[in-house]
Amino acid sequence: MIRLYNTATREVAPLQLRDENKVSIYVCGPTVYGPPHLGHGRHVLVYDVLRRFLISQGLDVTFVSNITDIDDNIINKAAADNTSWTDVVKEYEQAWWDGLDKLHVMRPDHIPHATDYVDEMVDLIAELIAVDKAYLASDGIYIATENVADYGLLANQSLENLVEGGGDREVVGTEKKHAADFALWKFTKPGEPSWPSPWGDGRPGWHTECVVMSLDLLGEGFDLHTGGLDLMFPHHENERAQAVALGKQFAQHWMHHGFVELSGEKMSKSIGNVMNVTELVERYDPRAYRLLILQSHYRSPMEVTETTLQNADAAVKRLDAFVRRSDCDQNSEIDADVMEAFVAAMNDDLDTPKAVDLLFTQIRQANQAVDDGVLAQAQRCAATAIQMAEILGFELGRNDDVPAEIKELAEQRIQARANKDFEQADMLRDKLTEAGWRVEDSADGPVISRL
RNA sequence: GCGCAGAUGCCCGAGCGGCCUAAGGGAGUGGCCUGCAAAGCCAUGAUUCGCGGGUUCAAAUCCCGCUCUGCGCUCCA
Repeated sequence: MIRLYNTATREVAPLQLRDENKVSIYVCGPTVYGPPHLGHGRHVLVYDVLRRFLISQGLDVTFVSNITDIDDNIINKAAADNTSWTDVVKEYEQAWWDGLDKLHVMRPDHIPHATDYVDEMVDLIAELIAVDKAYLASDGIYIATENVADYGLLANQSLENLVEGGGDREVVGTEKKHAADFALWKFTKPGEPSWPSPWGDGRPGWHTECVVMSLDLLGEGFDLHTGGLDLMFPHHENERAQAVALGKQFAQHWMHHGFVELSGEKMSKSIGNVMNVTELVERYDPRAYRLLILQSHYRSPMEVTETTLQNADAAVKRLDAFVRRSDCDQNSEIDADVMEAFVAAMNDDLDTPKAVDLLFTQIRQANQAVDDGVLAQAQRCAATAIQMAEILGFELGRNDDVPAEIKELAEQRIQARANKDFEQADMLRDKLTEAGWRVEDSADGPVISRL
C-alpha cells in the first residue's frame, strides 16, 4: 500500500484503508470568486496524479471535491462587480472546470456544493449546541474550541500559541468566549443571501460545509483528506474540531502539499499574467506545468518562473519527439523491473521526482535501442515509458491528422531529395514550416507532425 | 513573538549517516548521425551541498548557533 506523510502524526505511514481495496478521498475545492491560479494548479495536479496512480494499482477510488459557492469573498466580489453572488459563482465555477480540463485533470466522482448542504449544516450545528460545544452570540453561532480535544493537532501548535498570534491582527467577534473560537453560522446582514435556521436567518461558516459533505458522501472514518499547506490551519483544523466535538471519526490520514513560490519581482511584474491557469495554458503546453509539478516533491516549496516553465515545456516536447520516433506498439511487453521501481517510487510518499527520473531514463534507453536498431528492445522500452507517462497523466502519442495538401508537399520533397535537388527540398521544408508543420527525416522516411 | 517549511551546479530540482567524486530535466560546449536540418545518442560540467562550530571511523545528510527566503497564527488555495 502507498505510504504517505500524515500531517496528524507527522510521519510517513501506510495509508490504511477502511474498506479493502477501496480508497475514499476528500479534497477541499475552491471558493469560486476568481479564476484558478497556479497554486490551485499545483493542488489539483498533485491529487490528480495520486488518484490516477491509485486507480492504476487496481484500487477503487472515490474522489470527492467540493465547490464553496457561498462565502464572504463571493459576496464582496459580487458587490465589487455590481452583479449577483449567483452570477459570480456561475462564472468562476465554469472557469474552474475549464482550467482543470485544460490541465487534463480528472473530474471528481462527486462535486458537492455548499448551498446544497445548508440543511445538513444546520443539523450539525444543532448537534454541537446540544452537546454544549457551540454557543450563541449576537452575530452568530460559535464553536467552543476549548472544549475540543486535541485542538491544534494539525497546526502542531498549542491553543495558547495560536491565540497569541501576530501582533497587529484584529480579533473579530468580540463576543467569542475564546479567541480561537470560529463561526459556524453567521446571522444575515442587510442585502446578503441567507437561509433559515432555528437561531435566525444567516449563512454557514466556511469550515462546516466540508465536515458535513465529506461525512455524507464518504462516511465516518474515511481514508484521506487533502489540501494545500494553507488549509491545514485553520480550515482543516476546524473541520476536524467539529467532527471530534461530536465524537465522530473523521479523516484517518491528512496530506498537505507545499506552496508555489513565484520568484518575487520577476513573476509579479514582467510575467504577472502567468498567475492564472487560463493564461498559463495559453502560453505553455499545459503538460509542461504537470511535469514541473511532478519534478519536485509535493511537500516541497516549488519555484515557478518563466524559465522553469520554459524548461518543462522543452522537456515535454522531448516526450512528444520520442513518441513520434518510437511508433510504439501498445501490445508490446512491459519491462517488469522498471515498472516495479516506478510503483515503488510512487508508493514511497508519492516520489514523483524519482518517477520522472525513471521515465526519462527509460526514454533515453528506448532512443538508444532505436539508434542501435534493436527493435524488440526499443518496443519494450517505449511501451514501458508510455505506460509510466500515462499513469502520471500525460497525454502522449496522439497522431496528428495530416491534411492532403501537407502530404502533397511532403511527397514533393521526397521526390526532390531523391533527385538530389536539395535546394528545392529545403524550400519545400520551409513551406511546411510556414504552414505549421515539421518534417523530420528518419530511416523509415519523413515523419510529419504539427509544430 | 510562536510555529512550519526551505537554502544543493548556469537555472529548476532529487538525495536525508557510508553505494555521493551528488539523480533527473533545461540551458551551454565538443563530437557522432544527417545532403543540410530536426530528432536522437555520446562526452563535458558541483571534490562540493547558506555560514560557523560540534558528534562520528565516516555528514549534503545528525546536534548547536547564526544569516537569508517562503508560509501560517481565525475565516485566506
